[in-house]
Amino acid sequence: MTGLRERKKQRTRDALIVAAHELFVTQGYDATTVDQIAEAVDVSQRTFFRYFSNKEEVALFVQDMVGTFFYEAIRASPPGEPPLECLRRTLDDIWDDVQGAVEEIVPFALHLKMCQVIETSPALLAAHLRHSLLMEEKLVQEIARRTGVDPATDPRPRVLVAAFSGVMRVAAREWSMRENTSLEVARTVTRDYLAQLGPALTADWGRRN
Amino acid sequence: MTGLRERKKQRTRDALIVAAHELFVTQGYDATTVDQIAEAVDVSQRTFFRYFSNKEEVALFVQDMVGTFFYEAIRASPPGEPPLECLRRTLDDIWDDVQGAVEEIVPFALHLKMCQVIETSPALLAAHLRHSLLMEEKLVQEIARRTGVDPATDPRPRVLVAAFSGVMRVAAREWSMRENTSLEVARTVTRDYLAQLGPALTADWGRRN
DNA sequence: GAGCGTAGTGTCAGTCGCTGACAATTGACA
DNA sequence: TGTCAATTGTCAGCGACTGACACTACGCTC
Repeated sequence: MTGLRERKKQRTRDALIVAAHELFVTQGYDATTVDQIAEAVDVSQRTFFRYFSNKEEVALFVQDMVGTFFYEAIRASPPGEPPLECLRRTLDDIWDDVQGAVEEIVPFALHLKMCQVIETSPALLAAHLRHSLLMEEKLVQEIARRTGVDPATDPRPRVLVAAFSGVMRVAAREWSMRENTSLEVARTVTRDYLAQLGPALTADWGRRN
Repeated sequence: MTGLRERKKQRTRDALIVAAHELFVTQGYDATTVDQIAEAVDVSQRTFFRYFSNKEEVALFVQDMVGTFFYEAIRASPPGEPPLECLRRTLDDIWDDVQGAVEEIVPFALHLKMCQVIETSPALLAAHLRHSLLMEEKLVQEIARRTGVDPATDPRPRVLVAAFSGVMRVAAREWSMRENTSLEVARTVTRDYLAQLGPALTADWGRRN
């Protein structure tokens, strides 16, 4: 299982991710070449592309991990909960575990800075949005399964996930632009934005909150 | 105003768009090179990049036009309407005008096929999502203006637009995969999906619609 | 422990998207 | 008609990415 070969591979992959993150954060995404990343880990460019199918993938690796983490948490949730409530509560529950999972690969502070790079680099943001869309589709299937609804005929799972994800993206963007990008802030921002979903859709907006 | 120079420029730009659409639709986006597009219009590759900053832009040109069209329609809407209702009604109103605007540039049938290409090509889908995000931000500002709310402190404009746009994207995707991609179907699909926004968010989903 | 098969890597050559620089052309306007 | 400025083509070059091939070294068998 843990042959020398396996461990070596894991190590160079992690090293590539960390090196790429550091370069992206300090120089910017576009200004960093794949050659620089490969050189920092002392492998050839060709090897880089054997680990990651493109430059975006190494930048979004951790993000994708977090997404998968959330998805698995939903899967593991007890059934019977109303779907929106399930999404909301699960999200609220896993922050600390997410941090732990991230730190097995990249220092958390580096990940936070990387989030800002993703939001500000056009190419990276585009790729991120597409990855999110793929994850949304998986969430749709899971929500449909849990509620015993057929997503091919009933639009509610897709509509719910689309609305939820849209709000989460807005919250993430808002959060990434604060001075204080701590876990605690992330938790409250997402909570607040989700709480606004109902009020925002109602016909009349009385002034003030 | 309409000098020979202007008209010539307009013509090559339109020719590039049409040629690109035809190539993308028949060969696929990735399989089409910029050289092919330029050659089809008998200009140099360099000239192509003077009209469009990258390959995605020519593919998304019409989509962006439609987005801008919707935005302008919102701007022109009478004030006082509840925000969600304004988005919904405006969308419902402009379908025919959109078709007319599109057909000034590209045959509508070609545009419809192009929509499917966008949904199925990863690179193009990613770029499309990013463009949509930019348009969402403009919508946020406009909704905030109309309701007299400050989007920097009140999250409701962003939340509303995010939810609305998310649902529209899902509807568009669903529509583009139908056999019948007519305007009439588009109108009903978007209407139905938007109508599901409320029910999808409520705590309990009774079986069946 | 020698030797064999194969997974992982480096090198090289080539394609494609995209850009800057410079020269040539051509419409606009006096 | 002649000058100015906008448009275009050509060329050279960078960076992302890929296929092909040869080489190294891990892992497993005998």
